[in-house]
Amino acid sequence: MDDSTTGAQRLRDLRTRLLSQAAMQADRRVNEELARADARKWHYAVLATLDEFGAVSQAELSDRTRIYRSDLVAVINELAARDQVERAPDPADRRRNLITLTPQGRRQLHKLDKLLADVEDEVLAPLTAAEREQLARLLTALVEQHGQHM
Amino acid sequence: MDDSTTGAQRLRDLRTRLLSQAAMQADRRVNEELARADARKWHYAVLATLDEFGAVSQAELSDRTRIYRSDLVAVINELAARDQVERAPDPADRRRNLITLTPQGRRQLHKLDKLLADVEDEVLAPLTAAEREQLARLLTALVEQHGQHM
DNA sequence: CTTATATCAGTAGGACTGAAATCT
DNA sequence: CAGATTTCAGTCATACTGATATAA
Repeated sequence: MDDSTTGAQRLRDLRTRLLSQAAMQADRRVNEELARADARKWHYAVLATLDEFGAVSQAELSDRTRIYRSDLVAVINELAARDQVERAPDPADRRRNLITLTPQGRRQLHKLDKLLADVEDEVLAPLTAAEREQLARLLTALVEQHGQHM
Repeated sequence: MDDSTTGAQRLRDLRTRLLSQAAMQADRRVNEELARADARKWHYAVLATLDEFGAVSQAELSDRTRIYRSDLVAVINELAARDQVERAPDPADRRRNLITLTPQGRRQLHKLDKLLADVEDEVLAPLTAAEREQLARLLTALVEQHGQHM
């Protein structure tokens, strides 16, 4: 009885779908631009984390970037192949690899910083500065709900 | 010089990343619950669209749900195998298949409606009602930017 | 002949699981 | 011995790109 009036738009009104669609569109643009710089999202995540925390193990990188440890292996391989990071055994604990940022990695990071700022600006174009702040606030509340410790 | 103070948190402050992470967490919960009802996201999208627009071709379904036409084939196969939709050639245009909702499909749709409302409530738990409205508003603005015509 | 529709084959990145080897 | 770290093998759903057969 109420379905024909209130239920008609359930698909486009589904908030979880709205979230997914917005994220997918943003990701698509981000990935396109990163590809032009020979990079992927995970590359940036690793480079930025190394710049912030210095040389760390892959396990810690995994925790901070939320990349699965098994998938991190390939990402580090790719970054090492591009001379953007170095992978060396940790003398203090020989189970670990210490990953360090190279000068070339830092240059790439700065390049990607700029690139991503531009994409973000393009993606958030429909929103005012205040709305962007608000969006970040709301999304942070959602993300932190799930025991994130980034 | 300013990097150590302002640049340190670029990863977690990246809005496009916030968006992705929030969406991924929400999707994970949604998919978990849908799996328990022997369904996937695309199943719901198709069922809800059929309920709203009646019998339509796969091409139109693709436009409305944003599922690629090539991927829609498998989705319709799955729904048909569950007797939730029927696929029949359109007598008016024999290139087309008309997809129609079965009574069983409508029952499943109502079940998923309820299920998704619960998940949405759980995912958005950290937000007040007003904040949820605000979030939906902001996300809609982002999604509509890309020439969506849902 | 051109266009639209449905279908199939295949690619790529990403999320996620499980297990093995090595070291603490 | 248990526990942590890295790595490998492999699964699964999804996004996306052709190509093909058929019908308008």
